[in-house]
Amino acid sequence: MNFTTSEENYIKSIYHLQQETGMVNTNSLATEMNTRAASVTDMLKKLKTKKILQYERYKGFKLNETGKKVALGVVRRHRLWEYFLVAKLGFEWDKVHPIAEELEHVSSDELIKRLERFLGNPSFDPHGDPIPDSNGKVPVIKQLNLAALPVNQIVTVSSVSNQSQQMLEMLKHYHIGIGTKLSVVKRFEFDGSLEIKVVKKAACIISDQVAKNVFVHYGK
Amino acid sequence: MNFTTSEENYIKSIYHLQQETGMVNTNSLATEMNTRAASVTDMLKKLKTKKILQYERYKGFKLNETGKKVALGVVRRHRLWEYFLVAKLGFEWDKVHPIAEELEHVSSDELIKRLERFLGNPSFDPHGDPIPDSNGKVPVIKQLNLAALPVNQIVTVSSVSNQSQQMLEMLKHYHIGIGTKLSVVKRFEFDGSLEIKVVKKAACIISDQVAKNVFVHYGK
DNA sequence: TTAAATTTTTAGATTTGTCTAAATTTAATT
DNA sequence: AATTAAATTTAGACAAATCTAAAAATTTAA
Repeated sequence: MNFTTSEENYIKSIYHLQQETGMVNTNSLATEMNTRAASVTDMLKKLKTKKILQYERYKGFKLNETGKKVALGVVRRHRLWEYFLVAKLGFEWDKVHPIAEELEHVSSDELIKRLERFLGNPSFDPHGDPIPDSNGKVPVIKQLNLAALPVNQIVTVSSVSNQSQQMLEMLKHYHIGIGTKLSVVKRFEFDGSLEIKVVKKAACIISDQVAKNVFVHYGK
Repeated sequence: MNFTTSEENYIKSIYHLQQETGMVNTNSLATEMNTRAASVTDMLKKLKTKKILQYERYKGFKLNETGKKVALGVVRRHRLWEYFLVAKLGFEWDKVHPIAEELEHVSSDELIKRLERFLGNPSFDPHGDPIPDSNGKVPVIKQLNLAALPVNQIVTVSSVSNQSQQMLEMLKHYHIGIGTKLSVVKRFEFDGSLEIKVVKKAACIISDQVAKNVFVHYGK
């Protein structure tokens, strides 16, 4: 089955939303895609006739297995191109998204197969998001302890253990919470403290004790 | 000014046709683009209002200077991507055209600037066609048409007009590609066909039609 | 130099994707 | 439970790009 660029964009957005919430509703998709609820409804009908969507009027919707495969194909292309743009063309990691949004719709399977090999079969894109393989298998995201994280890798905070109120307050003060993206800028070996850069926020320094209680993973 | 994918395709085709004939007419463009004359007329009106086309009803048309600049931008992107596909991804030179047709419409200037540098600023694509620079300047080399080449002179194939996939496959079968050294052994005057000797390969016979699409130069 | 053939344009329809405004359904609140 | 609010869908319109069929302009040729 073939899909238009517009269809692919809807499919991809539905996929991302249903990863978080299970079921997706019209308004959140409209917001996500910067379009109108009426346009979403129109497209939902179309995707339902194409049999890639579970959808009942007024009840919400989600991709079926076929739909997820299609979404993963788009995500795969997007992330491979992002990797290419950063690793081969020297783009900054925060500049590549809009270009990959265009490249992801170029439809040759052979192209993507060869691109992947050319890049050395990477598993994660420059944002740390996993790159699905050609069968739609997504690399498992391993949790790492922040205290053991290599420097300059952007990761997402996935859990915080040993939850003392004071530590949580401190983390909050530094804008670190579940879902926060950050990287270790520098490790001070003499006491294990870390200089942390939270994405879009100021840098800060946290102690080894604190770092040991923060778990992170690559990807969203 | 921005152009849709469809507009870019028309502009590119008009450019190629007017390179040969000066003025372009509706039917030949319709044939070239595998569409209908009525559709061409519709687009011509649109391109005229965008002020990139000299066009008078029933009188033929051609791109003005602005239009040529736009066309050269599309050609530049197409040929850089073709070079990428062959040089970096290992595609065969006769397989890259349809993929480059899609990639050429990705619109980031920064992308093309970086791609060009990554490829080492090539001057010719895998078909031997010149790659315009970012100012629209096209490299030139002295070329002869194989159909007009004197016999027994060893020359190098410099470009092949990529009219049809079948012709490219035929040339590949005879080991004729960009950079191939060959000579004309005999010209059959009654139909213009040529006996060709490819250096270190077997001799073969090609038709006048094919020969007209092959260009060569002396030296190197 | 008319008539026929060809080329080109117009008129009107279709598809895709979008929108606004109004109607409908569901959810929330008094 | 009734009313209000919010979410969703329908109805109808529009722009882009295409098409067919018919009309108009141009070219060719009898």
